[in-house]
Amino acid sequence: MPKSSVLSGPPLRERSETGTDARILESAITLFAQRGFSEVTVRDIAEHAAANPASISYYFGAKESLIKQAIRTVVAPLNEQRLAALDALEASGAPLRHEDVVRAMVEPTVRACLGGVGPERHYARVLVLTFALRQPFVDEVMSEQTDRVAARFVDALVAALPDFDRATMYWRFDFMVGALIHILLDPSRGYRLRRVSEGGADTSDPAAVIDALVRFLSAGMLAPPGP
Amino acid sequence: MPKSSVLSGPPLRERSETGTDARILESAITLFAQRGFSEVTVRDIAEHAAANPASISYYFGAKESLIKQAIRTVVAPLNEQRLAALDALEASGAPLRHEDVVRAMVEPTVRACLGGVGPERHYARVLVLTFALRQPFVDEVMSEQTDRVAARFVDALVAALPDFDRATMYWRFDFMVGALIHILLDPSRGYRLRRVSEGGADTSDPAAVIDALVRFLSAGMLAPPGP
DNA sequence: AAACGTATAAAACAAATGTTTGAAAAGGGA
DNA sequence: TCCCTTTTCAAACATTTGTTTTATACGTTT
Repeated sequence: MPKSSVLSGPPLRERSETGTDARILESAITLFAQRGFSEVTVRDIAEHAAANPASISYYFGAKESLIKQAIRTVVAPLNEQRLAALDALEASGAPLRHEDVVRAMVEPTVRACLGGVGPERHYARVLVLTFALRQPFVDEVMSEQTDRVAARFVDALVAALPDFDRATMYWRFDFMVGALIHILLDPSRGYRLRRVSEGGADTSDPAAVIDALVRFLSAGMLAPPGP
Repeated sequence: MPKSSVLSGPPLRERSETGTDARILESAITLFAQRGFSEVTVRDIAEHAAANPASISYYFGAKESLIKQAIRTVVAPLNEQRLAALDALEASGAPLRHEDVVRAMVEPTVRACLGGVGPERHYARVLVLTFALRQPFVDEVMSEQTDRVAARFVDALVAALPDFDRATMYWRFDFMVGALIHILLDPSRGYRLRRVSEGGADTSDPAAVIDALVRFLSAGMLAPPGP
């Protein structure tokens, strides 16, 4: 029987880095990102992790908290990287340029999702799943992980473009997130885009994706505000 | 037993506009959009439609084909509206302006999702679900419904901005779709955006959303292309 | 070696799921 | 009215689901 039966805290046991629990979490993330939360069964995860189904309850409790933990594990490192990039910009002392703020958001995400190795490589799909599902318990985790990052980036955008009001920049930050996630969504690396464009565009080169995104979004940020 | 057992064609029976089958389809769309495909059971749908669970198999066959039909019913009318808007632009004889092309994409979508009454009001959520899940049978429907629309819009963008190459415009079209869908995703009408922005921005006014989107995206379309 | 907290395993559990069955009701011409 | 098709419904079906149980092995400490 699990040791600590804390009221809501996730870890029923301390989590290791190489043990069965780590294998379960990694398998869960991979499968969730591939097929969705409800579509993947605990038996699927157990099999993929070469573990017993019971060990999932043993380490993570209910499936819901495994999902929450999976989301945290995917989202947290990317948010760290983005905030670090923003910190670096602000620490330089030079005045903020809006295209650098955009890049601080875009670059870690694209690099992680295209060719990354950690759990954050599944960021785009996991994020879209949480947005699409919007079950309360998922919303909770999302907000806990992402709200402060959004606020910090909007602050930075407003600082870089003082002529625009904060509300406008909130809109545009969300436009940026939408474009960014959507382009990274495709599991087969631009399959849809490539098929539709008959080979004209593909998303296999991270640098090209970053460049295209930053150009487009930076120009959008500069659009004249409404009346 | 159902009349026609066609090999793959969706309608096992002719579909009516007011009968039990119509009620089932509408309930299915509403519930799917709210909670996701796998999260909604056929019993949920039957109860919401005041019908018998068996009538779902009777009219639609397996749950999978009900899902496919739901997607079609939501996506098709919006694509019609967008193509009609594009037709109107081109029929006017005047040279295409890229911001009008953007508007032809954005305006019907926002109006449908914010205050629309038909099945297409669930467009954003259903589309994100299909993108997020990417099960083969869902992919099929999506591609059947959306590929030609994407191609037409990219054509129009290239016609409006001949200095940019087609590949670039494919990228940017996808950025547009991402931003558009993402901003419309929130079920409680900008709840997340409003909470995060402390009241500064909300998505309750369709005209304001359209304006903000068109400005941002049109400016993005004009961004200088890469080297 | 003995004992103890930890980890794994197979099996069992109850609940929920998509789908089918078979019979009853409703409808609509002849 | 009779006959035939179409629709509805309650019940049953076989799986699959998340989770728990119970027992056995493991590893460390005494």
